[in-house]
Amino acid sequence: MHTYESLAAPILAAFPELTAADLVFAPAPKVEIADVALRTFEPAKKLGMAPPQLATKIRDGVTFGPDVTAVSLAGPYVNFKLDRGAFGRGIVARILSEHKQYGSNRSGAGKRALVEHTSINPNASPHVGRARNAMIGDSLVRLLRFEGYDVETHYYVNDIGRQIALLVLACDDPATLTFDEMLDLYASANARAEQDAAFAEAGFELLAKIEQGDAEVKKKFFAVTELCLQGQLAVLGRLGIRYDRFDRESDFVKDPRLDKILDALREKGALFTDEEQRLSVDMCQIGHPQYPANEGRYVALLRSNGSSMYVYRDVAYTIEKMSKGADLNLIVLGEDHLMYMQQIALILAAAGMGAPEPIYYSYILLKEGKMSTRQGKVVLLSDFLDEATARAAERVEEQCQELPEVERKAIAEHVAVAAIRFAILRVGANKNVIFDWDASLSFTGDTGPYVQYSCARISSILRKLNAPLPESPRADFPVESNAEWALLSKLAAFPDTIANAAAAHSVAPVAQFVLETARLFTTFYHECPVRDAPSEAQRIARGHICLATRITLENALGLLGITALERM
RNA sequence: GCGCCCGUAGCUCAGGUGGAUAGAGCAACGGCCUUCUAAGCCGUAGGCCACUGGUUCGAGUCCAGUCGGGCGCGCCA
Repeated sequence: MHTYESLAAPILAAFPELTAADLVFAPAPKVEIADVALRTFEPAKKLGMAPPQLATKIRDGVTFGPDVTAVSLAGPYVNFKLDRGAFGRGIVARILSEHKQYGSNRSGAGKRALVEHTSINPNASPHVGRARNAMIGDSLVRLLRFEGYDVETHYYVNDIGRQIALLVLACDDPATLTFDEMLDLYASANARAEQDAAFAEAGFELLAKIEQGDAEVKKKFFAVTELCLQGQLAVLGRLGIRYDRFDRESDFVKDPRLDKILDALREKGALFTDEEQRLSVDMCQIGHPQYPANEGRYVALLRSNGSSMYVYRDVAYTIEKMSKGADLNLIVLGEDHLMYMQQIALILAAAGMGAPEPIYYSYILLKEGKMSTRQGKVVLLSDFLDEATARAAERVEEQCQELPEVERKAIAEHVAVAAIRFAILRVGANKNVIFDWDASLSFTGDTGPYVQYSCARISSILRKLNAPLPESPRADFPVESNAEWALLSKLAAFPDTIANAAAAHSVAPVAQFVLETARLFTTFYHECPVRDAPSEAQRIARGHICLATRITLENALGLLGITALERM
């Protein structure tokens, strides 16, 4: 049952052409103007009349129930004054009963989704730039699961490139190394390959061997990449990020399903052998726009010695993912992969196959400019988390002295995670983010820790209530201040926010919602005492508002991968 | 050179498929803790929404161009 059902029903009865989806109820720009407002742009368009005309007809021609106390117009908007107690009670009742499900529209019920994200090269420790992929992907997975999708998360392990071959050459026994030592080893091996042609050539020989199925070599590659992978997962795990499947690139060097692709390309005259005897695709034969500079026109699939190029393996892997038949197939990619993914999609389309829907994100920049591993200008995720946890721990030491040490440590870590996840996720994916270390560590203002702080305050209030709250709101539910109503109507808008986020495949609106809700709660907190409310009915109603806010924030933060703390 | 993305307060960002007086935070200035956690709240100040032209009753939002930033453009993955 929709929150504003009793407003929508009489309108729908008067205009049978409309459906509930056409009617968008939202808070007015200021609470003083109206308790809730209806936009008439969408329904007016459907009815073929001017928005203000429809608004007038709704005001004059529709009879509303007793819980609507006034209907007025502001051009294309219909403004309603409501019996706030009745609506507030309905909002709270719904939140308490739906609880962990509140906000979900179940748009994915009965559907399966496959999401690939992160998939970073093994020879690097995750920095905040790469982690943007992981955070966006992980939050998307959480959002889809919340909407009812059965989601499988995949991580593509790049275990067969030239860089891995060099690492294998340089590393005698991976079992004796840590992840960090392995990274140092990679740096030196890479440098050597640039000077030492024989060393580089040995790397390619190793690659050829693993493609021929040399068991011994494959074992070595596996050992090296597995150690790296575990090192990466340890860091990502601190952010609460997990995966269901790890798909290894080396399993896709020879895939019989690719024959069908090659046949289709050949048939379209797109396949040719280039001047260096590589099997290549002329993308312009299969729908790639012909740019003046032949941009991205030619793609090599196989080297002259028959060994596979990355495109070849990626096409095979994509076929594998698509063959799982998920209703929704997503891949999170940096903007640098845009054209590459288009090429993969075109190659597959030539054989009548589909490709995943890409979610692109832009790079994170530093104030000093781009991140650069070579110049050491990177912010490693582990370094940030260590520093942020230490900062947070100082505050927790002061404010939670009654808690045991382990618990305080856990709180500090949760705060650190909230800081970085919120800072990244609240920005639209297609915008460059300027990472500012100081701002990210400040924990004040529009931050994850601020929202967590609101949650801790709510929990504190609920702990200190003299008597337990009834399971559902009482009939007598006074809502006397604008602060209370503004908060309630925000809570009521949560399912719409989730619907928008799910449709847009972006969790950024959820981050925005969480901030606005926390701010409205804080205003309420300062203006409306709960424990010492003027009346028993108000004490209970406000207690229920707190509880409903807590549930909503907890659900929303959960989608961002942030823990709603009890204390901090 | 060509393609994609971005340009909103000094700084970092919000601004449903065009619509109510463009909103937050940080930094600055002035207030508020014997009162449910001051990681907070209230107030002041700060905007030719990059620029130019167009479409529209109406443009931060759509179109074209200019300028500025990011990314990409066959033997790395």
